[in-house]
Amino acid sequence: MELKDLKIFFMGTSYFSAKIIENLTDKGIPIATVITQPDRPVGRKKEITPPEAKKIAEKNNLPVKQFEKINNEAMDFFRLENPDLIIVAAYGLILPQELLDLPKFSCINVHTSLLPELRGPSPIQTALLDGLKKTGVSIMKMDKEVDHGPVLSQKETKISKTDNYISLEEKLIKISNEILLPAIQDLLDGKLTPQEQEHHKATFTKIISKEDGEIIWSNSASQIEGLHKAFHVWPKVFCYWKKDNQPNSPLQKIIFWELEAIEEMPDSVNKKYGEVFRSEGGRVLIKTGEGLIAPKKIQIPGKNAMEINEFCNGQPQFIGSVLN
RNA sequence: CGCGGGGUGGAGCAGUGGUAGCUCGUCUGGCUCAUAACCAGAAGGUUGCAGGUUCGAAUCCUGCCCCCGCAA
Repeated sequence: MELKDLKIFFMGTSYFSAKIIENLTDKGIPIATVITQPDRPVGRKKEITPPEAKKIAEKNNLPVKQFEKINNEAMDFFRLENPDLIIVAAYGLILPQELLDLPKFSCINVHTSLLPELRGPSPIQTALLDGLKKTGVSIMKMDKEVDHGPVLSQKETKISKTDNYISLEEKLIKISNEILLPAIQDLLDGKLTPQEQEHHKATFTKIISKEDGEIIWSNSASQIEGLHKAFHVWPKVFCYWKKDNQPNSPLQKIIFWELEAIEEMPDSVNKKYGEVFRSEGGRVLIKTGEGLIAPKKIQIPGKNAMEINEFCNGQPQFIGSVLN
C-alpha cells in the first residue's frame, strides 16, 4: 500500500502543525484536506488572522476546512469524505470516538514527548519547566484517552542548557519530520506493531494560562530560569513592582525578556526574596529562594523592551526595591 | 468605534503655561592600588507631525502618524 494512494486528512493548527504539513507536501504526500481551527481575532486591532496551519496549507494549494468544534455538522463532513488516514498534530481539540474509528487506517498523532511521559497539551513547555535532560517525539495511534494510544515510533533528543521553547520546538519539528512518514509506511506494510504504552509510568501536562508566567521569587533561580525558557514566547514571564516602594502604591507589571540564573554571592545573603540590588561587579541582580537571577532585558507596559541598565538609568529606585 | 500607557539631545527618564533638566553614554583634560573607577570641562534637543488658544506651550485644545501593555 502506497501512502500517496490514500486519502489523507491532516488536522492541526499551530506553527508546529504547519511545519509538518510543509514537510509532507515537500515529500510529495498528497493531503486531501487540512482541518484546522477557525480564524481568530488577534492583536490590538482584533484583526481576523488565520492559524499557521491554514496559511501554509493555502500556500501549497491544499483544501482547508475549519471547525469551531467537532460536532455533528463536522462529523457529517468526515462521514461524507471518508478519509483513509488522519494525521493529527497540535490540533487543539479532542476528537470524538466516532471520528477516531472512521478512517480505515486509523488516526495517527504526533506528540512532542517520550510517551508515556508528558501526556497532554504542553509537553514542550513542561519539559523545560521541569528541567528535563531529554525529551522527544512519539508517533502514536490515537485511542479513547488523550495521548494514551499505542506507539508506532519514538525518537529522543537532548535538551541542552541553552535550549528554550523556540529552539526545542525546532528540534522536535525536525525529529517529527524524520520519523512520521517511515512510521506510517511501516504500519501500512505490516512491518510494525504499535506498542502499548506503560501506562503506570504516565505523567501529565496541563493547559497553560496567563498567570502561569508569574515569577515566584521564593522559588530557586534555576526554577525561574526554567519558567522563562518554557514561557518566554507565551504567556511571557513577569512579576510586579511597587514603583514608589510604598505599601499602597500601584503595582507595575514587569515582563522579563531575557534573564539568567547565577549562583549566590556573598553580598546577597541578607537580601529578601525578590529584592533587587547591584553587585560589586555592577550587575543588577535579584535574590531568589536559592541563587540569583540576573535580568538582562525587561519591559514595562506601554514601553518597549530595554536593557536592564537602561531601565535603571530612568528608574533608579528600582535598585533596592522588592519585587513580588 | 473593546480598555489603557507612551512618543522630550545617542540610550533610559523628569518636567502639566514663563529662559528644557536628571542618570547613562560620547568627546577633551586630569588623576591613578576607591574601578559598572574618580575629578574637571565640553559637545549634543526645530520637545512625533500639522493646526489652534495665549504676551508666552513640552505643558491646554483639535486632527493625524508611530510604539507598547491588557483584552480576545
